[in-house]
Amino acid sequence: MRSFGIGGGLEKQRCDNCPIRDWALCSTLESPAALALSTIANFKHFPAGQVLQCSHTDPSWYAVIVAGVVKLAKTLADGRQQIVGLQFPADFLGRPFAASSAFQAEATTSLLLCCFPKNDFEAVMEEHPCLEGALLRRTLDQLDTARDWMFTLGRKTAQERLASLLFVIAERLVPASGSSPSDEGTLTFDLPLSRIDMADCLGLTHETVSRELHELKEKGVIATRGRRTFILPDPAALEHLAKGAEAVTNSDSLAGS
Amino acid sequence: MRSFGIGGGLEKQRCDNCPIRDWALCSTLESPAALALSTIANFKHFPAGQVLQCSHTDPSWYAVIVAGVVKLAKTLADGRQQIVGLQFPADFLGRPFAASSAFQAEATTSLLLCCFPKNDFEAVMEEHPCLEGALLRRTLDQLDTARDWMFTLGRKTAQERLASLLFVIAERLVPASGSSPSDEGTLTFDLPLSRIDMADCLGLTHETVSRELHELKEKGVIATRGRRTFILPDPAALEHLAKGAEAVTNSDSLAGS
DNA sequence: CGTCCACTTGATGGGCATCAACCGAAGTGG
DNA sequence: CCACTTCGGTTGATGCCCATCAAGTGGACG
Repeated sequence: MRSFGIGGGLEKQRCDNCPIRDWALCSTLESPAALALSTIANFKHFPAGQVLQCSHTDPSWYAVIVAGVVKLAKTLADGRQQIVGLQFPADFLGRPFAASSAFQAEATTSLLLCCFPKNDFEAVMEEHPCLEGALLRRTLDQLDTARDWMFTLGRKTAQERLASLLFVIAERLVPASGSSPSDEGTLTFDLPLSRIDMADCLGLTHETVSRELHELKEKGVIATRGRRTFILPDPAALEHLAKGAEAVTNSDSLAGS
Repeated sequence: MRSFGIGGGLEKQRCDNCPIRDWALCSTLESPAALALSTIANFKHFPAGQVLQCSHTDPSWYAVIVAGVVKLAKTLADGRQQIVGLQFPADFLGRPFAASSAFQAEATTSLLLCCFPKNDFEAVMEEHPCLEGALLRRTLDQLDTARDWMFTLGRKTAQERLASLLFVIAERLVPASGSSPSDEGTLTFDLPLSRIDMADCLGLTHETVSRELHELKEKGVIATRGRRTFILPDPAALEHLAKGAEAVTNSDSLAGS
């Protein structure tokens, strides 16, 4: 599906089949701009763990995520690391108007990107100002997301942070993959992060992540199958925990099973 | 200076005198767009502590800060609060493309804003797409700032956080007010925040802020005159502390003065 | 001069980091 | 097929950083 050749018509057809065409940047553009983008787009695959860009060597392209998850992280010389953003399918990758990004982007799962050569993309942007408008809307959303996360990092307990992370990821991942919403509100999804990644998202250690996951399981708000598959029997309860409500009163101390 | 009347020519003149005209949004616009903005602009004053907008009642205008500092904060029902952004002179205020902002904006000092009625501003934005481009650039910068701060909240110690905050504020405030850079690199500025505000920026308590400020004074990287005036004898040393370098070796234990 | 408020300083404890051991799954090589 | 290693993850023991509770200080202001 990604070796379709180079003809304009085929590009167009590729967009028609695109799984994210209704949510991505291009979906909100006027059609001439969308068409211009489609002619410069090409798909790229990356394996999990691949570094996409880093502070000093920027790639020569922008991209929209078609499938997979990307983490944006900042690392200090002494090894401290913080993940400052998670990018999901339909999200935009790249930092316009800057020679280089201050953060490192890395694939946390295997990845399919719809890439646009940097120069070509900027040419389209000059030609079609509506592209800047579309980017502005997405950037404002990202800013809101980042600021919400700042609250999580600054003021929530370890358990609330875990609940917040799981809830946010479930929200982004479940509608995309049609993961059986059959069971009366139960959500199931594959977490695109290792325990260490989770810790780096949350400003915690991986040991604490492990312990608090255990706690959440005993409270019954999450369950797991294997190391990556998470089941939320009652997403509302998880959200409640995430928003900072210590409401559990009695089911709290039946831990000794 | 703010009671100049309503004539178009006077508006223009007002812009000529504007102290931030070389840094604000309008400075990067093509001249017809800048002119269109100038005709809908009007100044407003606010006292320190005034709430400008909150989650459910948005103001009917956007604004550029002419003088003063604004904090953006998120508060939980149980009282936990986190400041998620500080806006300085020349920064833009408001959340385009959303019915309401998720955060509360409050003046931390007395404030002078250059306001644009919401509908008028959006009309100018449709007429002049370069305005969206200018907003995009600023929003991307804000996003970088927010993500840098996420690292501070997630991974730095209390002292490093304090150093980071003071350094960031000094960077923004010192070039604006021409505060004597006479003394060989020494920087002086008035902190636009109370101790509680500082704590809410940093995810700490005000007691910890107080103690760590004391520590920084003993280390000699800061000095204070009164409660709001801060002196940085060696900004580079402060930056060093902020970036996470525990380099102080001997001058650490001469506390008993 | 008394009250208030922002701030400071002190005493204590808890939440999470740190250090360490262990476990199980996935290679790797004989 | 089975030792051996590696790596992500879990569990346990201990300690420290910072929150919490509490009291004290000093400037502003009526």
